[in-house]
Amino acid sequence: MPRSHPRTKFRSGCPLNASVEILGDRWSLLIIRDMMLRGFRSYTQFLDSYEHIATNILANRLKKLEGYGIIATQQDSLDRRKLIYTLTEKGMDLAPVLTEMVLWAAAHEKTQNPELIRQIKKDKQKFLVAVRQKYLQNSSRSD
Amino acid sequence: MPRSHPRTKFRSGCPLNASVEILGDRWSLLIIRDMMLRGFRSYTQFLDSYEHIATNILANRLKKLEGYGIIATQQDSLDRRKLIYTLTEKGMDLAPVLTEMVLWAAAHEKTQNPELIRQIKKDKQKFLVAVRQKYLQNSSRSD
DNA sequence: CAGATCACTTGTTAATTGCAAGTGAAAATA
DNA sequence: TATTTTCACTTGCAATTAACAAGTGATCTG
Repeated sequence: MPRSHPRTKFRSGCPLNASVEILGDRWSLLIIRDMMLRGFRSYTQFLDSYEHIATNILANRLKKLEGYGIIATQQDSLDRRKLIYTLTEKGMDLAPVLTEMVLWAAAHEKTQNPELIRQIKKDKQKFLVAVRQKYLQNSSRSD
Repeated sequence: MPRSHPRTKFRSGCPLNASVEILGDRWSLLIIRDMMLRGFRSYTQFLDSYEHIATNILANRLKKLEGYGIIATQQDSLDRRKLIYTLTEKGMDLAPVLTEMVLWAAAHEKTQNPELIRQIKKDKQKFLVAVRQKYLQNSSRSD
């Protein structure tokens, strides 16, 4: 059952402002990264991520992201305690945003994961297609 | 005189996380938008922007952005009360990030400024080049 | 010289974040 | 079957951050 959409009106009609209001915090994009690039699909996986999000913040962000239609939630058919979080099409469409943010930070800050950077720089469009394909593959598995 | 760089270590080495830690709030990218796309260069201009940032938050964000080398500050030669804020090369390199965020929101949320969207969609690379050129022109003016 | 403008600060209150601990349902284990 | 563990959270609380209103000092304008 989908949770309610937190659609209070945006501060302005500017599309950048909409993105900022939806994604502009210190956690949302990292959750999306973990889903998109690392294949994470469960609450406990998100908790174990690099940056150590607090449990209440995670729960809050998952609700927000679902409210905005960026992720979807379903029950695990084999384990009824588990919820499976997946990216919607709207969520997958954030791939270019994440990619540009990765490139910017890699160019201007000391960061890790040079292999990822190399791959993106080599052929950005190919990278984006590959990310999408890989995600669709993993989404259709049943582990 | 440049202000101190707020370089506490990032939560992780992930380049996306670096971007999120630097830009992941509800105001920083809007200030950058106003500089990059609307040619804003002063404190009072930022205050008059669409989303109505509070004065203390604005001062804080300007310091942060300068600390990260995204903007630079100089005195107005004609009016010694005035400070002129400009984007550095690092700041201008955020153009692709802003652009993708604009495209995403325009595709998935109700937003305004269809002319901007049209222009970006028509030729993204051309748009990015034009933004940079226009900014450099405006930066060299003396009004 | 009076008043306006500029880039801020300084309170104060409200909201958000982060941490630790706890909860109930379901599954795994003994 | 009883106990323990796992899962996805919730609750309580302290600390940080944001938002609002008002004020400040330097500078400029009339």
